[in-house]
Amino acid sequence: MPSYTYSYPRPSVTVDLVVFTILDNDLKVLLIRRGQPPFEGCPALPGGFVLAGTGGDDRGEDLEVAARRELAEETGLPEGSVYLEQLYTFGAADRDPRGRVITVAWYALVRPTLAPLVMAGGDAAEAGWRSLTEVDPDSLAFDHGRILRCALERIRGKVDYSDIAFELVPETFTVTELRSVHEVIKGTAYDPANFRRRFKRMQTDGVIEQAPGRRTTGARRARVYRFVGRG
Amino acid sequence: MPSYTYSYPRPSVTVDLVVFTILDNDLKVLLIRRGQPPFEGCPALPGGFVLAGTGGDDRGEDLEVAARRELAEETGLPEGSVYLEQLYTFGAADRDPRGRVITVAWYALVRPTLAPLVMAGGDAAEAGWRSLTEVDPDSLAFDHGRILRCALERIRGKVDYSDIAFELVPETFTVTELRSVHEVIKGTAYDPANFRRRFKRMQTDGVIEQAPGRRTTGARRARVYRFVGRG
DNA sequence: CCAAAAGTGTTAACAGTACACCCATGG
DNA sequence: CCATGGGTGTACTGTTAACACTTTTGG
Repeated sequence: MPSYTYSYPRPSVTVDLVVFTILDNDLKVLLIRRGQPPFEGCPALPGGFVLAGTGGDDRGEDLEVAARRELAEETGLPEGSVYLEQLYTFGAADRDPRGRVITVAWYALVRPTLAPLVMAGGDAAEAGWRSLTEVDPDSLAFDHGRILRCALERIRGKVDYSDIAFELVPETFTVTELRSVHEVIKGTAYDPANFRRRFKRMQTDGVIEQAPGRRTTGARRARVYRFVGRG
Repeated sequence: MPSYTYSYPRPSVTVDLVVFTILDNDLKVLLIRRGQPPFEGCPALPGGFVLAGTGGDDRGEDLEVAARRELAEETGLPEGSVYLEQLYTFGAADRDPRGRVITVAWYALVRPTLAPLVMAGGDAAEAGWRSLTEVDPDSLAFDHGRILRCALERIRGKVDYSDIAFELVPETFTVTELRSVHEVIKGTAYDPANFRRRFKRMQTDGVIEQAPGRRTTGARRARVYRFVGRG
């Protein structure tokens, strides 16, 4: 067993992931079930240690690389197919009973088309995609409940002024599908007519473009669109 | 010299501070001058190591406590008199030539009434309050230029929809003083009449209340106000 | 046919913008 | 008295919100 010695104490650093998707008009988060103590058997956020490198030339991995590695390990989804953003760093001295652990939390958004490909890890009752209407944040291990609440706050705030909603629809989508994403995240109903107008503005601004074909989500076949981005 | 041994390598964790104030209608940032290599003599952001604790019962200090401690050490200002918020965590593997160091960056806002009390550390040419019009971010040590840019982006974005501008005026202030803060941060001029209307709305919403007395900033004595907060 | 979603139109309220204008005061 | 900032009014514009309405299609 190798060992690493320093002249000052150092904390462990981990990354934790709040992975969201939308299935059945419902916001879901990816949870695992802890196999070891502490909090054995508890639901928790996926995460792991940041590789720090053995010293000298080996510096380990960038923080974002660590987050992407964990994301790939936990979801099995291909690199680059998932939106990832840093959330906040949690560093209360007593947040982990095992010792001093500082965690850099990230949130990720998985398209509903990819979500079913995520293999549920072990116990399906507590691991895998869990509806946020059922999950009690306070039942999560460590301070993961707080992290989850922080992530919810973030996406609820950002959905209005950023493009994150486009990360939670298929590559092509209808106006109603995009509206549904906004409604699920914000928890409020939007006027279809007014939402359509906002949508049209994005289209004239070149943020969205019409895609070939139509799709039947409700009663009538709707036009489908594609997100092309800003700038 | 004590030593601390772990079975896996661990990074050092630091906190870095981007401390802003406004003096002479100019946004300023607090810089220090590095006394040791690497980047000896370079301007840099104030910061320091997070105390991790020796293990067992001693877990060290909370991350936010570390940031507040550094803030107090670098500014000499009393606890609680300065606004502090976590910014972002920077963890590129090669960001520090000495080894693996992950830094949690914070930004702080110091009222102009307190700013002169901050003792300039050593060389006044590069340490102390430095105007952002003069500072070249790329001249800073480590990745501090990137951190500074990130902090600027944050406050420019937040000043519109949050209450951070009130942290950069004296306890009581005139409409023009508050407008000036917005102008300095955003780098654009605001119409005094229109700003006043926004201001009045805040007053009727109870966010602001009139304070006793008047003050002469320009030609005419202006009413002074106090921020009382929301909710 | 009918329920339900797709899609259009209309209106009032409101906040942002631009700009003209009077008031008070220190120099 | 006059330059300067304090302070008010107004007209225009674009966005949001509420809601009535027509069109299409699956069952």
